[in-house]
Amino acid sequence: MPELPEVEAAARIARRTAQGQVVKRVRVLHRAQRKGLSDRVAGSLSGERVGSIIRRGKYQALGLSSGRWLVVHFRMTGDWAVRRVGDTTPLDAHARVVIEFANGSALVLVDARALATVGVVAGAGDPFPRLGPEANGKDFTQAWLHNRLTGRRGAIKVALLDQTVVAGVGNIYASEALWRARIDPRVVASTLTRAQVAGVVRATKATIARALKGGGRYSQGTYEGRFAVYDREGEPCRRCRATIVRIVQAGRSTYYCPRCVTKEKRR
DNA sequence: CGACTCCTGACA
DNA sequence: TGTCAGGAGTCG
Repeated sequence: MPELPEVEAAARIARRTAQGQVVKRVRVLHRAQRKGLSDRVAGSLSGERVGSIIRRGKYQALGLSSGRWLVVHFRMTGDWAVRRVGDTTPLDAHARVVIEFANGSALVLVDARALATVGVVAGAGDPFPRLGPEANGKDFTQAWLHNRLTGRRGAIKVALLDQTVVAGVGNIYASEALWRARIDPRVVASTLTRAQVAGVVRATKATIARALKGGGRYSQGTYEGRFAVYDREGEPCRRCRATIVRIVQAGRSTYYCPRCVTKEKRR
């Protein structure tokens, strides 16, 4: 469940389960996760006490008493599940990593596609790659975004997916935010007016805030009518009833309302 | 910049 | 059987 609101919801589960707990054992069940978490590294986690658990963009990091970080990224289909160590019911078929704690609880990385990444990094370094400001944070401003879009020849939609531009926006909320801002996703990023850039920032924050409020669980189609445009090709725009269009940008689906963005151009 | 890759499951 | 999927690192 990958975008900022969903990862935040997952981080809360991780905090509730793991914070303050001592790791008894970490089991890596899929070879894909062994790239970042070899058996040797996984073994070194035994005895670590989990301190703070932070989220940055779509990353989570569990602070360890040795000073290291256990960094997790869900990618497409990762999520946390919680269970008891002694539980004899079968483990989820997609369980990839099991973190067992001394108190008998366990945090399970469940990930159908096994694309999630798990790794341990030294405490000295930044646990995260170069991420831009949080999509719902005060540092994500019109000035910042305008600066980062300067000279960008690609489309605004693709720019929003660049985590060094803004952290936490994924393919769904990128389309949703641009619909809210009435910006054509195909527009070259550097050509947006200052007002349009401000609108994108506002719309992104509103979109993320709304999802956070809903508990960040879009896979279950929580909020009324799911999304405004995402996965609604051929259906009527909730604002103007025009037909939602799907295009492909940088290999990813983009959805938008052609009429809403035309109105914006005429302003 | 785009193309390709890592994996598996769902669906046409 | 083939195509597509909510992500991002790497490569040309």
